[in-house]
Amino acid sequence: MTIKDIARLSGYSLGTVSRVLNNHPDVSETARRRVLEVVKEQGFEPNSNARHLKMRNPSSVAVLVKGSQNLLFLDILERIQARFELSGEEVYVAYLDEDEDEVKYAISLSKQRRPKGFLFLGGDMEFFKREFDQIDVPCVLLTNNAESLGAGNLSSFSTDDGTAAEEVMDYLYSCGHENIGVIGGNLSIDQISYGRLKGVKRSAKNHGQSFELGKQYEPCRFSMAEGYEAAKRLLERNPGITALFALGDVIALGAMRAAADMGLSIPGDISIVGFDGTASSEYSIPRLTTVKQDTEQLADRGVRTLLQSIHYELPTVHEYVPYKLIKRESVAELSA
Amino acid sequence: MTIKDIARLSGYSLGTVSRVLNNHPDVSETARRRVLEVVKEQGFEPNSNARHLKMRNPSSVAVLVKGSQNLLFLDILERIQARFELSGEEVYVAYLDEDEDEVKYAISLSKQRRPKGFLFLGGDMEFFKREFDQIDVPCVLLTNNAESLGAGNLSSFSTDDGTAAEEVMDYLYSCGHENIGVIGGNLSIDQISYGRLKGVKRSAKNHGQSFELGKQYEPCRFSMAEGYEAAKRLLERNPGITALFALGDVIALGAMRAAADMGLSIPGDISIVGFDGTASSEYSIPRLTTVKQDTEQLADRGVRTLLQSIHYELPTVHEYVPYKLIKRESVAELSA
DNA sequence: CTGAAAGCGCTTACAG
DNA sequence: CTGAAAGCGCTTACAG
Repeated sequence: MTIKDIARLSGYSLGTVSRVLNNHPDVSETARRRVLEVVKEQGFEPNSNARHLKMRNPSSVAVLVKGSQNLLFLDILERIQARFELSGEEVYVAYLDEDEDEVKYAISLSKQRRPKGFLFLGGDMEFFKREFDQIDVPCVLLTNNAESLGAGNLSSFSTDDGTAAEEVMDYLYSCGHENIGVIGGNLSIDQISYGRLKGVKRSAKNHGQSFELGKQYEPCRFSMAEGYEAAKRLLERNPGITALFALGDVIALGAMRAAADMGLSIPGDISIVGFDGTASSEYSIPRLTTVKQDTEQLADRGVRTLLQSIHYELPTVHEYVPYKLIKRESVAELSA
Repeated sequence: MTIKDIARLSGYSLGTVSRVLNNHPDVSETARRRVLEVVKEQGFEPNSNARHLKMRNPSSVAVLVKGSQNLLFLDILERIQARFELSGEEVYVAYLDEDEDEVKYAISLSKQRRPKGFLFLGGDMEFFKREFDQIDVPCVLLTNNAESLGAGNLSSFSTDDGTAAEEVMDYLYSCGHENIGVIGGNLSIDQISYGRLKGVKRSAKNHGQSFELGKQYEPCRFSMAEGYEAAKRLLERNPGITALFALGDVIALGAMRAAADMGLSIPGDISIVGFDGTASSEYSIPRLTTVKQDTEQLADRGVRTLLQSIHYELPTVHEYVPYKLIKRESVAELSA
């Protein structure tokens, strides 16, 4: 069943059928009705390969989600889709693996589907540095700051990770904690954890405290299992730690379990703080104190900016979206 | 940059370039080397639209994941991908919304890409009844039993939800609980919750206990937020409940929080059981007693069966995969 | 408003 | 082993 069959069945030509299918204005009402009728009764669906092969002009907007297991992104994505729908934009979303090269993927997609723009949900600056210059449509990166890249077609909205992490540490110090452990991420400058770690060190310095990577930091990937192991390793290596700052909620959840298994009560014996503000942090026992990233604003401003730069010539922007340290039940004040 | 440019640059013809790109055996080593060299230096990537437009013969296998937030599916998917990779099969995976029509999607994909087979991760039997007959390649459905559909090209592997639920209830009764509440899902016969609810009723009957939907059941979707609300509603309506069986782990996690907020200790004042056996159930505080679905077997047998029915003419199978009631910390024995 | 025709970038018999 | 040519199912100027 092709457009040709529809043409034959409806008594119109190939061209007319195509025009009806694409909502071109210059088709008679009679023709439109008749063609649609046949299309419906045959359950016809145009072949998108042929369509994209011909169409030189851009169609939809593409959203690239980095890490299909990342709950934070899934939250943001939901709202992004609603937003685009409101604007009547067609959206193509692809879920990439956590380590996949999103820029390479975008380049390839550019050739196949010619999207009007890209919205990156998370990204590795390493990849952007390497070949983002091969992409020429407007783009927006969410949750990472892309200012240093200096690309003319890439805006970004993110949380000020450094300041947020600093605030977490300030809070912990103000509660009387001094030996604070940090877990999660790694030391690579291109990774999201890098900025958070910088904030940690800044706060330590401001409080005249030392922060020694070797004694107080343990890297790990973003999962409960790895958070569990990392917390355990760090706590065993440095039993004097009274508070743990996990650079992600899932890591924090794993850490809470590790502490419990070591016979430590939370927050009685050890305080724990997360990062992200996902649903799990709200329902855990005890409720997790965490940095809530503003997913609504991230989504809204990301979508608005992308749409605007598709339609007008605009300078790129790189802005922080407000975050909020939500104090819940997993942190205790240390009595002096 | 098209295959034509590569032909010109390499000094070979269009056909030869295409054959190199598709690993056809009848190409001289010299030609292959030269073409690949040009392809590489130009960073050329063939246009997949044109490719799929031409190729009449099926290519990859398609995996349709129902609900991109469902952690159970994400677990299974990971292993499925590894399995297919081992067999050298190309996989195309699509994430659908929880309420999207996976069968419609498969039909459309059939026309565009002609996959050799489909692997459905979750599904709504309602949609299968409606138009699965339009799909003619081999298919496998995971986590739902499709036997009643009687399709000649659809096998299924699932957990015996009814028996598992029955075992949960038996266990709860054996611990001395009598007023047991159940939350999650809905009463639709096409939904996964239906079978579990049947097991619940069976167990009640076997124990000479009554199970009144109105008093002991509260429907809800599969999320922590809804689990929280449902648990609260049910517990308020029927304060005598001593154990809660949540038809999904995420629901159970929400329910645990609700109980805690009502001042109930777990399992001291109320016991809670989940279903699925996702990672979160292992790391929660207290650890959640739950039915672990065998994601490994589900994935392995699903992949194997699909591959076999692609290559040979085989009768369809509908089998249960063993589950396991994992007794952890969220259930207490009631002293008589 | 409608039709005939060219062409999008590939693959694959068919000759040689 | 290689090339010339047909054709996959569409869209879109170009005429009329």
